[in-house]
Amino acid sequence: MNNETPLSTPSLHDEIVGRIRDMIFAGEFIGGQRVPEKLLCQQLSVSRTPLREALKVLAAEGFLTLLPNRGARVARMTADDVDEMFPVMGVLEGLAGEIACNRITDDQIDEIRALHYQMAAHHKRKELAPYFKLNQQIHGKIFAATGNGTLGSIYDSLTGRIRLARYRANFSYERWDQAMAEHEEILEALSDRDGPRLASVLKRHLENTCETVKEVIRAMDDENVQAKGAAGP
Amino acid sequence: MNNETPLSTPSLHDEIVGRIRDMIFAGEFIGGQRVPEKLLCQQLSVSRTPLREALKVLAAEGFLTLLPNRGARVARMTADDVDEMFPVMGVLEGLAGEIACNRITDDQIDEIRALHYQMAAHHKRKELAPYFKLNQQIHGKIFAATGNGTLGSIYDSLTGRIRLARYRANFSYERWDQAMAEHEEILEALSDRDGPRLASVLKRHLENTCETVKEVIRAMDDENVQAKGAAGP
DNA sequence: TTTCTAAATTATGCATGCAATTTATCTTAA
DNA sequence: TTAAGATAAATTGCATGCATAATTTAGAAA
Repeated sequence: MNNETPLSTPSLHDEIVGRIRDMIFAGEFIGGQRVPEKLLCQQLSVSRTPLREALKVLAAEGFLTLLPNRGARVARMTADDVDEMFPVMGVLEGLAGEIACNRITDDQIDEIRALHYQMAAHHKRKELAPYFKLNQQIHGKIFAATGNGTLGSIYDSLTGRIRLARYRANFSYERWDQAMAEHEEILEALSDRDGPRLASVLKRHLENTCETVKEVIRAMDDENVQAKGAAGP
Repeated sequence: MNNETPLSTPSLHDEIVGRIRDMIFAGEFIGGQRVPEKLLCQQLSVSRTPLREALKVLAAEGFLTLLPNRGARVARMTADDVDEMFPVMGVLEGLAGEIACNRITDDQIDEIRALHYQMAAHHKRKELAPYFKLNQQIHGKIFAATGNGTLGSIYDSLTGRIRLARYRANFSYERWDQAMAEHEEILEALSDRDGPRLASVLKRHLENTCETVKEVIRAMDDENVQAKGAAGP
């Protein structure tokens, strides 16, 4: 009911960053809506100083937009933003695929395979949330296998922002099936350590994902327009 | 003598972020050295609250490392970090080159050409600092020509971190001449709107740059080892 | 009723103060 | 002389308070 966990000692603001990030991912704030500091202070039972430090960090990470003297708003992702992010994520995934195929160990492949089958099971049962989580983990493992932390963190930051929209998804089951089929290919290419093929599949998979995300965003926008009426700010 | 400029009204912490970033670029703090809050407060004549907010942002941007209860240190760039960043910047520059060639306007090419000739003049006179500045601007303009803000900001963040080392450079003049020659090619490819060629030149140019940066880092490390003695935690 | 204006309320930005942790200094024993 | 421990100083983390800017509300005029 109340979130008054003592927020274990080491570095409160870091903890707050994580918590607010999770709240954003969980969709507790509607995109573009103003988020008063006071409210968050109460919900997290902390004072304004560490909270404000956390807000600055989240803004630097791109999850919030800070307007001077006008508070924080959840960064709204537009279809245009996704169109911008897509080619960037494309080359990053391509690069990751190439490097991963050269460096990945058998154990790492086995780990990914295990995650893959778990994910396939969730797909079969149409359990969206755990599917997404596993999906995220698999892509994460591929980037981890590159041993390139810079590459991974940039990718994480981009997917993190994508997640703002993704969790609201109720996309078409065809697309989902398609995505699952692509993941079969990803696993194959990885097992064969076929870098070019992996890069190509990842790119195709990404296009699929991005289309889905854009549809979700459009759906959300329509919702908001309906909710607020046609008048703009 | 004193920096007590009133720091014009709108959002002090943002101003502070910029100032500290500049101070870091200017090499006012030696890599890895502890930076006490109090000192910065005095130098910028602000109180600790906005300063601390700025530190958090700079840490999120990767310029500082914040150790809990132990203050801020200037992020130290290792040769390994550069090795990680290089392939990422490579695919980003490649992507930027391709997109820019498809979208750049004649006016934008003319702007870049103008900057290029200015830069060439500074190269001829061996004026390093203005050369770097123009160099930075040219690459920035190429990314701007893509019209992809996401791509540009990721690139900026990476080059920003590279700059930590670059300004300390006293690299070989051969390398510099080589870099200048590559820039001639960049301008040509851009004028011809030859995407693949531009991507390739940019990549080659980047390899050159990264080698230079790594040498600078190694030189700095040797300096530090000499200064501190061989013992290190 | 609508619209413009002005006061009141609220929220944000920054400075200061206190508690807790770390770092430096000094003592004491091996 | 060095090493370990205890104490003192300094630094960081967080909470609170006040000033300023923004938003809401109330009121008056059209």
